[in-house]
Amino acid sequence: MKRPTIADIARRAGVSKGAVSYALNGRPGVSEETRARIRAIAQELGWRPNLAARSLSGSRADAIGLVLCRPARFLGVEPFFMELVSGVEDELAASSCALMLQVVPDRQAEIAVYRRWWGEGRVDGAILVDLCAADPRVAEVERLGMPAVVAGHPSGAGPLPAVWSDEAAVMAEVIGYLAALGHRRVARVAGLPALLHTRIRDEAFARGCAAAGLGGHPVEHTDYTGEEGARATRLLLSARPRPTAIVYDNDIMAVAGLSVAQEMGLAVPAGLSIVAWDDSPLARVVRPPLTAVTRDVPAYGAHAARTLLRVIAGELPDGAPEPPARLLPRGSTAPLSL
Amino acid sequence: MKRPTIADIARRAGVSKGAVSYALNGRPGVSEETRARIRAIAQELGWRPNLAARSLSGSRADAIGLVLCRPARFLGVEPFFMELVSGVEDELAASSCALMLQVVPDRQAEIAVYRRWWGEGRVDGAILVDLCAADPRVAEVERLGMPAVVAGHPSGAGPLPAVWSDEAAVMAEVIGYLAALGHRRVARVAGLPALLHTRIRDEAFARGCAAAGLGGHPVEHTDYTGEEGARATRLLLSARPRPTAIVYDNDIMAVAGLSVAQEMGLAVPAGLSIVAWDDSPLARVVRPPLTAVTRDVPAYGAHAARTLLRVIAGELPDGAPEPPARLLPRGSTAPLSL
DNA sequence: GCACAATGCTTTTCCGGTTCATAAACCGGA
DNA sequence: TCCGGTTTATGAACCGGAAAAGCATTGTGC
Repeated sequence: MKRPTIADIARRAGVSKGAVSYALNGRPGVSEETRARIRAIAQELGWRPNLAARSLSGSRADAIGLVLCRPARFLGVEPFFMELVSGVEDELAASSCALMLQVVPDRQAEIAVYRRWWGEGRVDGAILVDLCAADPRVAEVERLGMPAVVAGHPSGAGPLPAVWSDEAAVMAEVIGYLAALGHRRVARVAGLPALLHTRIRDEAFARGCAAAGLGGHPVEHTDYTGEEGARATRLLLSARPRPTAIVYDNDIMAVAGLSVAQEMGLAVPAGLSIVAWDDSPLARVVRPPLTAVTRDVPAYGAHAARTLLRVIAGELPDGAPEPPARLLPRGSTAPLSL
Repeated sequence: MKRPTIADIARRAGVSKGAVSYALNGRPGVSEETRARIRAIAQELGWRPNLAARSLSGSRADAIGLVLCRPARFLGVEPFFMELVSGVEDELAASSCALMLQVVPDRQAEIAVYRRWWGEGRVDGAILVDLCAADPRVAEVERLGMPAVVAGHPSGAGPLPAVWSDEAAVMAEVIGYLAALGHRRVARVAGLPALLHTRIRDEAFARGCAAAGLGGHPVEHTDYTGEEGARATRLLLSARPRPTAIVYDNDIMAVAGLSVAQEMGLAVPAGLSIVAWDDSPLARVVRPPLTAVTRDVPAYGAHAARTLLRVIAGELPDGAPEPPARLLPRGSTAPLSL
């Protein structure tokens, strides 16, 4: 019932606690013979290092933190976070490091969580997501001295290492593709304007449209919900001249937009082309299936975790670039037919 | 930079470590005056109890575990887990207990995680989800002596307390509703047959159809993906006589089914009624919006967490019943028109 | 006025590992 | 045989907090 400790092992093996510690951690100080004997006994007793004791002396918590700062009802909708989390864990599993997850309503609460986690020694570092402009979290983790990496564009990461994929390039690809199909008026339904990556996409969108010689390129900002996506779509489609293609910042809004278009008597893709940012099973099951920008989100999470582990270990981040997102044409985009 | 310890506080306050410990934990043994002084100093220094040290003596980890055992690509799709997690955390926040999350590919890995977590003293207990028949996890946590609660039907929970909502009742309500609309042939697209709650719904479905005097009530099992939902729908709609209503075990399959029906020239709801189990933003944005069975998933998670905390504290589970799921009629169900 | 209890704080021990200083044993070479 | 150096092992300190035991001081009852 009671968990065995190294003292138990030491007694059984007839050696000291210290020897057991050396043996089980693969450090020099014991003979190979003794090491093997101690290992066997530990195995037999089913010994596991007590995390608390280990952190207490070693000051490693063997866990990293991830705080998601969005109301529950937004979180559930997007596969993004779950995929990110599962990628993070794939990476952590190898180093038997655990993941502490917390969902909070606002940025202030998130900072409080970091303070608590770090103060309590519960985590060795954290992954920051959903950066916004002049994000107070960056300064705070810096102040705390807590290792952290940003999953997002480096421009807001300050001194922190960032893991990110170049969205501007894909945005240009998307716009180029739509322009090649003959679309001259492309609109965008964007996410929360406070988020840095929304701004970056906004900018890339404007730049891409200009580069492709497209005229008006209206942008509507939303909170990522289907309701707002529908509202934005209605607004965009009511304008004259109305856009012939819309790029959505997530899949749920793209689906909502699809419904609104059909409601308004616009066939997709004949009357309106739709592109969803971030692919998901959802994009595949609606009719027509949605053309989407896809990226390997689990790999993204894994990369962020790997980088954080390096930072915690005092090494330099590998600086490897993220595999770029790709445009995946499906049935919701077609040449402009007028 | 360095985190303050109770020794630092003791030095500043001119008292012993023991007194500080008593003062900060609200236990008798120090005067109110001294307690206030110590508290003020702790506050000023920004002291937080070191979790490792605390667990080492108190043997509480102040964390609970949740293992999700589904491939990442299934997980991301369903809002269920994220909502569950956010509910769990709402409850945990109050007791400053943390959540350890792990996503694993299979049940064997899940058991290994429990062994590790418990052996390392990383968690005080766990919430078990997605129970299947004769689930090995129940026996394992029992063997380990790790506190646990089952989020699911008590029939598979063995000696463990279970938090669950009575799905049979809602299933009867759904079937009664469809029968009242004139449907005589209702089909069901179910989830993984190995999962206990799938079996329970299967049974409730059969019983409900029998009670309502409905004839054939075919059931197709799937893996919850849209692709399988589409396949099952095609299969069901190709049979003769074909069902006039289908109940889906999740929202993504319901949407896929909706697309398939429309593809096959069946208007929804005129030619086919659709009910989705578990509501989500997704169900609201498609056209027609889906009639759904809705339940308060965050509340469910919160209840599970609350129960686990009670078990850990050595108290009895409160045994409060879960608020029942409700049928939420929307546009995807209509009277049978022939 | 004395036994006894409550109060308020200190000292000590403990939790389960890690790590350092130290020492014994061993080794080859002079 | 003695010596410097390496290998192998030991004992004890330590990490930060919890809690039991110890010890004055003050208060209470009779």
